[in-house]
Amino acid sequence: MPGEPRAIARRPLHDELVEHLRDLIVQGGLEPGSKVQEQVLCDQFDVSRTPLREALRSLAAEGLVVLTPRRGATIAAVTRQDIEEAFPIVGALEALAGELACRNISDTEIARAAQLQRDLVASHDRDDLASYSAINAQIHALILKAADNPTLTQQLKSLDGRVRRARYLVNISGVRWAAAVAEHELILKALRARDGKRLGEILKLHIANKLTSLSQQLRAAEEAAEPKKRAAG
Amino acid sequence: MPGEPRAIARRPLHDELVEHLRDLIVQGGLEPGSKVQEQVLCDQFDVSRTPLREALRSLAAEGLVVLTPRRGATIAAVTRQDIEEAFPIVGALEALAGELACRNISDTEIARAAQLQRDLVASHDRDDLASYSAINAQIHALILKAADNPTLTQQLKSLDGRVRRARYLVNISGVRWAAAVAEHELILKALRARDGKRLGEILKLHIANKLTSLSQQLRAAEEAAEPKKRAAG
DNA sequence: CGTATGAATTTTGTATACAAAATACGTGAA
DNA sequence: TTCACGTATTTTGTATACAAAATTCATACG
Repeated sequence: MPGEPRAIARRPLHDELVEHLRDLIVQGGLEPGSKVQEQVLCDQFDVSRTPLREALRSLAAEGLVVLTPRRGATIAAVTRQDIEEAFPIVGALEALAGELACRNISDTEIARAAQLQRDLVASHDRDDLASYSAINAQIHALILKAADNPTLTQQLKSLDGRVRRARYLVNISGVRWAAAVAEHELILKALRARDGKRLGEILKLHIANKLTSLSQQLRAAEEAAEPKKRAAG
Repeated sequence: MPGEPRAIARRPLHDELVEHLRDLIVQGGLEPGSKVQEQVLCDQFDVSRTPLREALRSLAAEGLVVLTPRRGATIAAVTRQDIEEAFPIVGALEALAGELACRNISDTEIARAAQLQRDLVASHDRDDLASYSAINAQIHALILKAADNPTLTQQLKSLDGRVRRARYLVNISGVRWAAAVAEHELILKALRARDGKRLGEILKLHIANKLTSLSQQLRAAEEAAEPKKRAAG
């Protein structure tokens, strides 16, 4: 009896669809706020409506799609308000992850975090944003893994899409980037000290700062795009 | 043009199914860990597999059902581990709700909270657990509403089912109940002072304490049920 | 007696078909 | 023109049908 013989069989269509569609939505391939007709997506992916509808239900649970009865699906908008709602939640959950991580994390994992921190600084120094983002994600993943709470992991994953969408709207500013690197030094320090409370606070602040920067840029972009109710008369 | 003319039309079957099944699962009508055959539920609710499968997908997103490809659906188990994972998350989110609520809450809402607190004490005094639970839920709902963050509300709602399932496993202990009432006094006090940080801390502790009590009872129940690996030789 | 093999059955995954609701469109009246 | 109304078309909701995988069961072999 081979306990877990999975990962061999091909995955169902609806699961593949979830991933494809998620990527599409996160990367802006589907216009936020736009209505999506089931048949259109069916033609595009060459599947029938049954698995597609199941996929849409999953994405709706993640908040990437909004399902209105008898009126179909729309791609969730990425308004400043949405982002300002989501980030504090992510902050609270990452803070919790930090607290829990300090209880369990091994010396090996801390060493790994230190290495990632060095890589992070290097990426910043050579202005390599793609590499920076990847390493940044790895550090947060490492903390989340050390927290050893699958429910928390799942919860953060379901928010991840919404957060990542925000990234595709504006690019990180130079000052914010530098500040983020500095904050990551504090994160590593708290992790080394296994100071859960402190790590939690820093992570919460780290994400709050990220939001502040993002929010400013979004507000600026909004006003640049539509100064309609301003000095028009 | 009536802006929002909805709520008149009958809801789709899959939505109704989600609610029915959620209630069933939360209240233990479906054995945790048991396999559920689609056809069985279809016969029971007299619907076809299409809407049922969509409902199962929604419930899977809430963590009440586990979907394994090509192997069907099982009712999520309610292990002590699951509960110990979920409660800290709820604690972190309720703490955030408390912080946010203090920024916005009106005098009227605080007065309402004070009234609910009086009702809560009264329920406890006359040993009316059902009433107590209802009022307790109202207080937390009031805070959540004052937090004015729909995304947070949605997130907590999706965790609510898992938390409520735990309630059906064991009954609150007398000492814990008294302590909970006392903690609620502190919650009201922080709310009155609009001290977000403090309210957040209290709520987090409040839920952590709830978990401690629950966890103890569950551990006791486990050992009573199966003392298999203990003094057997 | 236990184990392995393979057919029969069950169960899931997907496609298609049909009904009902929503939307789009066109016509006519004020 | 603009609004109202009725019809045609599109789109969603649900049921059913069929294919593929998993499970069950019987049988043969060691």
